[in-house]
Amino acid sequence: MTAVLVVDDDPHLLRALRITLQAHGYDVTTAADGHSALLAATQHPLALVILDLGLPDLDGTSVIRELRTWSRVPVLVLSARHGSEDKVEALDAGADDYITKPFGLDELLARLRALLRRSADPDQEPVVTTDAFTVDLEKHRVTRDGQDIRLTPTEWKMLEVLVRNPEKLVTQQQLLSEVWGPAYAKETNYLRVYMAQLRRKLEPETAAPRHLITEAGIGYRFLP
Amino acid sequence: MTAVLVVDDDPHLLRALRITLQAHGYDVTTAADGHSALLAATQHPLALVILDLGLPDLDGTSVIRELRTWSRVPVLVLSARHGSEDKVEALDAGADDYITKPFGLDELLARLRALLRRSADPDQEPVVTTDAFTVDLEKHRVTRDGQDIRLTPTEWKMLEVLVRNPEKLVTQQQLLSEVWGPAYAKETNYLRVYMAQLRRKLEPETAAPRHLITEAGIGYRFLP
DNA sequence: GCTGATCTTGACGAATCCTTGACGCCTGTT
DNA sequence: AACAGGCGTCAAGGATTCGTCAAGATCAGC
Repeated sequence: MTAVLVVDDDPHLLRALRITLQAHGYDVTTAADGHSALLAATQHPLALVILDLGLPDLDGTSVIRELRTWSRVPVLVLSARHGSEDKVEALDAGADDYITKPFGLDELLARLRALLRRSADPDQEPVVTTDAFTVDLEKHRVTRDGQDIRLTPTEWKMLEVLVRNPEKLVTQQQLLSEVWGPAYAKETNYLRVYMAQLRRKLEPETAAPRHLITEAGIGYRFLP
Repeated sequence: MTAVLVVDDDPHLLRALRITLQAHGYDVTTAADGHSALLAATQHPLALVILDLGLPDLDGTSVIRELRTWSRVPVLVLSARHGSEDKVEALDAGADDYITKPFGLDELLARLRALLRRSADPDQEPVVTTDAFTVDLEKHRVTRDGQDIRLTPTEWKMLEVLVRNPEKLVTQQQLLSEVWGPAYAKETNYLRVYMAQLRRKLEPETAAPRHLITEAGIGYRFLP
């Protein structure tokens, strides 16, 4: 369960947030002032902190700064103050987001999801996986059975265009123009040669490809 | 240098943002519509994308969704629309932050800093080890069999760029521009000479390197 | 101004990659 | 049944890129 700490000195708002967040499946703890917030943050691991800036005991940005000395937990700031100095100060103190009251609950929840999404699994890369091979577009890498597959520059470019358009049909002209340049729109030979090359390197059964599909007369298609 | 892509169809705003961001030390590229934005994002690695939702060709959230199929780059959305449905839709499509026009430049810059701070690789180990040698990025030191290896300044810079991007392909242009400067993008001779130098000093079998890998026609890659 | 280290430059085989054309298969058409 | 067009396959050559070396240019420290 995702643990969220809500810090606010307004009991009504605190209660409303608690109920809403719990209804959306979050595990909520609350605090009404800066000191107990910092204390609560040390008690058990948190996935996120929602922090009101107007606390009775401590300046809100001090809380963030204190927290940041030992934690990287995402902090979403609530504040009644619209001034941009306040926002800049809080964000530079270490906050990750800042919304002003009054705010929509659906917006709060969406921002919360965005923060959690980013902090979740930092080394989860955008890799496209099939049952036969995986393509890591960021690292520029193709693996199959855990082993690196070596692709030539042209092979890679072609695979890249297809993988960036999953399930979509990529026309021959589109492929030729993106890989070889707009002037090569009629060299469909290239496509046949390189598609065969890719299939030989990537498809378990070269003769019956399941991921690099030919659409006769039109183009090709990548299926994850 | 931090690379930022700004996408907006308003030339004035585009220009203003470009100037402001450049004045704050960012490396700015721009795009005026969704297709060229997606294309630009494939060209060279980006640290952040600032995206206007009101584009002439594509729906803004479609751009985010498309981008998210292969990239985790932080996206900050600009929009003239204050409605919370728009915000929720964009954030759930994969955006990381959302601010409405008109906005203060200092707030934009603060949110940008917050996003970059969070996406900065936190667990970049200062010491990278392979079975043949060890690189200490903090102490600026390379050891092999317990002994210090002397590297010239250029050798070190090149090794550093590669080691900071483990397993990732670093293009020739990227290497040349980070080590010698952007003007040297065609002096691929340098790369060959210095890569040979590094391999001679670091690889047990210079002829069959296992950590400093060549990707013919594209660049090089460091494998731990 | 000298010396040693470092960087640049050019040249050369070796390795890799791209292009090209030929051939056979399959499919749908005449 | 014959045919034509599109596709997959293969291999040879030609073109590009890579690794290597060494000589000259440049720089830093003394």
